[in-house]
Amino acid sequence: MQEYLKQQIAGALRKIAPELDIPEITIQKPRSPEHGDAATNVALTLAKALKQNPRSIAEKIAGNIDVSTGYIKGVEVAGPGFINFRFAGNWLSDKLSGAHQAGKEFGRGRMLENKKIQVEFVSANPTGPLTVGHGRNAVLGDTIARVLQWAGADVQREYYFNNAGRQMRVLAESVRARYLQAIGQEAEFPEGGYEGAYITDIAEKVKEQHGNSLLGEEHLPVFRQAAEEGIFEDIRKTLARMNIAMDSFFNENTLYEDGSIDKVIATLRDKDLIYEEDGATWFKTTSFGKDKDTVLIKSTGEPTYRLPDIAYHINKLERGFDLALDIFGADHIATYPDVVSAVRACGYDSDRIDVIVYQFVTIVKDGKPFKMSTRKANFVTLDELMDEVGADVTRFFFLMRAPGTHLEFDLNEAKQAGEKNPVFYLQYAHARIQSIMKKVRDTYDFSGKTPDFGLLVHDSEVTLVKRILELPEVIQLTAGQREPHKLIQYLNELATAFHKFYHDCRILGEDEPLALARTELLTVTATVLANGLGILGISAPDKM
RNA sequence: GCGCCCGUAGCUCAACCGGAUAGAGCAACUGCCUUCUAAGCAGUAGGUUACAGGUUCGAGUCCUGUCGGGCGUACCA
Repeated sequence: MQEYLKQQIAGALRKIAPELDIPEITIQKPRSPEHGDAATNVALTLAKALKQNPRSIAEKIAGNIDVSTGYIKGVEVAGPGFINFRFAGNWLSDKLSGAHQAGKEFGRGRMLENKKIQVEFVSANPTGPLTVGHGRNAVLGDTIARVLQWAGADVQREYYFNNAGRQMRVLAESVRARYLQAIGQEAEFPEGGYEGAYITDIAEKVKEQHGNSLLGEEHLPVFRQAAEEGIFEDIRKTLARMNIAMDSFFNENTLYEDGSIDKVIATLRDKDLIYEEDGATWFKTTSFGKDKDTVLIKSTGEPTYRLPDIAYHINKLERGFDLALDIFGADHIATYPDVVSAVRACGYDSDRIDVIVYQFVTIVKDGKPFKMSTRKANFVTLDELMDEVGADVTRFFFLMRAPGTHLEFDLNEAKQAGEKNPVFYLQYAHARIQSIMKKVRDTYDFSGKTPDFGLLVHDSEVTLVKRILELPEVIQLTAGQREPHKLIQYLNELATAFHKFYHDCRILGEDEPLALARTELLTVTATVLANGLGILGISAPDKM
């Protein structure tokens, strides 16, 4: 429809001002329904070039729009020079039939067809259970992956982790200390060790398996491995509970084993971007506009996390992804430019890397900000949150707001917020429709009959139809901007349109043709709700 | 100090890369269930978009400065 309107306007412009280059014509959906179904501001943007007042340009364009095809019902000039279009009923019913026939596939797009996209998210090291702090990352990543799939992309979900490093050593030492305590030995708990109760649980398991046989310090790897396995098992369970399934787990260690870390250093050295100072190896980030150079290998010989990060992103590109998306918290924002510079310096197309930065969730407990620390066991886990409010509300909560805004989460109100969470508004609409469907099936026999959507002329019906038809566009928009809250907003509007319809129009008791048209209208509505909720990873219940 | 993000109704947040009268939910107030689920519908109230300038037909949105918050600015991840 947009294309059709653009052609019409371009045609009109050629008649009015043949010598003019046709500009980019933007069509937008007016905020207020009084302004029609679509509008353009071309007259305003052309006012200067044509040296005429926008209003009269608009009048001329409007006068040259062909309304005889039957898809456009009205063309008006309004305000300072907007041109508003109204769609005709037969256009709506044609499109609705299309949506009806598309069935469960309605809304799928081809924008990203044949694109291989990787979304990397969660990527928490296995040092403890996933907390509500990880929740926003996990849910955003998974939902963006889902919407990209709906836009036609071939998507892989990857979880990147590091099981070597200092963190893991401290973790192993913490487990060992608990183990020694459990078998009655004196053991000093390591400084800065992990204090959580889950450490003791892991130690208990090690004790069950190995008894008292792990006294010596040389057994530390056993504790490390037990911790990693136990914690990863929990993480996977938590993710599964949230409706998230990773396609692959990528161990940072791979990058050391296959030599890609060394290769990065060698390549950057060839480009004269590496130097040694104070026993450390530095990357000349100043030549990319930073005010300081960056250490890649510490004087201890241990690389900083930035180095494997670079190698990892090169690895992604070598695996052939058209796009590698990272989901990052605000704390990682500073490293991203370094990675991009290095990847580009190594001769790769860094445009294929993109990052989504979300702002931190501020946890509020008892009216005060609550600082979480995995080490100090000061945290609220996602499992605890889901115990309280369930997986649907948990997902919805993290998706409701734009990733770029700070999000405040009041734990004391979490449950209460759960009970009146707007997610129920959407789910209720779906359940309500299913309930009607059941009654309709008991009352009418529509088998083999085709609905005549032209019968849907009530205001509430027309509004609902228009909403339904927006789904494909909203999915494209959400996928393009990677902002799931736009889909939520749309589903809210759709649900509102449905509830209004429910209030104004009935099915039971109506003549069969109208009842049939309305029933099938609701079939499509339910499909849109289910598809939308599906993209959000939230259930669409038949009963509530 | 410097860099990035943010500041919109009492609260939590929208506003489709500059468009028309800045919108929802929660909280408050008023109506609507003998009829397909009242987890709903209809209505009232709530705003100098932190502040001050600038750019233009037009600014919550863009540029400059100020104030306030978050995160970076580590040979931590």
